[in-house]
Amino acid sequence: MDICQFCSKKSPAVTKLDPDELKILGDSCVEVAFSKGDIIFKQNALSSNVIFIKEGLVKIHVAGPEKEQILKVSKGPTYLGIPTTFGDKINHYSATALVPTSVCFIDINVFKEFIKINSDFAYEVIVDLCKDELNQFERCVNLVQKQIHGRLCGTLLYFSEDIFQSDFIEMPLNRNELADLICTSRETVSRLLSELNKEQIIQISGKRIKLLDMDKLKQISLKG
DNA sequence: GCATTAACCACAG
DNA sequence: CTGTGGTTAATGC
Repeated sequence: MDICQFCSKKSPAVTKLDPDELKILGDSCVEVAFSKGDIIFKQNALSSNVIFIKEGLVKIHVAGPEKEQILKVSKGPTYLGIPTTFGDKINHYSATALVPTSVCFIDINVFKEFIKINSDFAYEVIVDLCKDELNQFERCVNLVQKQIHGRLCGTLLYFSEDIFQSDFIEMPLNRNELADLICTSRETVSRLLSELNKEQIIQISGKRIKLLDMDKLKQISLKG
C-alpha cells in the first residue's frame, strides 16, 4: 500500500523519508476513524504504537490524584503518543477524540528503525518534541501564576488562534472539561464566561463563542 | 477588620 | 449539562 506516500498530511519527519521507507511505513501503519467522544488510547494500558493524528481534535488527559486533568488539546496533523510510547511501557495519559478524528497507528519498531537509519527523520521528531515541551512549560507557568480570568481568556485565545484560526469558536469542550483544562471549577467557568458575555468581550450561545474584543481578551490574558 | 478570589453546595431549568 | 446564588476559607491590604 502507498497510503503514506501520497498522504497530504505528512508530518515534517515523514517528509524526510525516501520512497522505500514510505512504503515500509505504509505497510506498518493502520488508519482508524474515531467519533466524537471515542477513546483513542487509555492511561495505564500497554502501548506499542506511535499515534499520529491525521485530522481532527483530541484531548490528552490524566486521572490526577484529586481529579481529572486535561493536559492539552491538540489538532491534527500532529504526533501525539511519542512520549507515552517511548517513555514507558504503559501510557501515562489518555487521548479522547473531541470531534470526528482520523488517526494513524504506527508500529513502534518501525518508528524506532527510522530514527536509527534516517537522521533527518530523527531530527524532525526531536524538534517536534522540543516545541511541545516549550509549550507545556509556558502553560505550566501560566496555570500556576495567573488568576482564572487570565487563564480562561488565554484559553479562548488559544482556541481562536491555534485551533480554529478564527474569532469564532465552536467550543468542543463542555464547561467541566474547560475547568479541567485550566484547573478551576465548572461553576467558575460558567460565571466568568457569562461575565465576559455581559461585558461584550465575547458573545456566547451554548457551545458557540464569538470573540468580540480581542484587545481586551489579550490584555486580560496577559495580566492574569 | 475589610475586600477579594475562588471553591463547594444546592437547586432550577 | 449549565447558570446562579449563598456560603466560606484563604489571602492581602
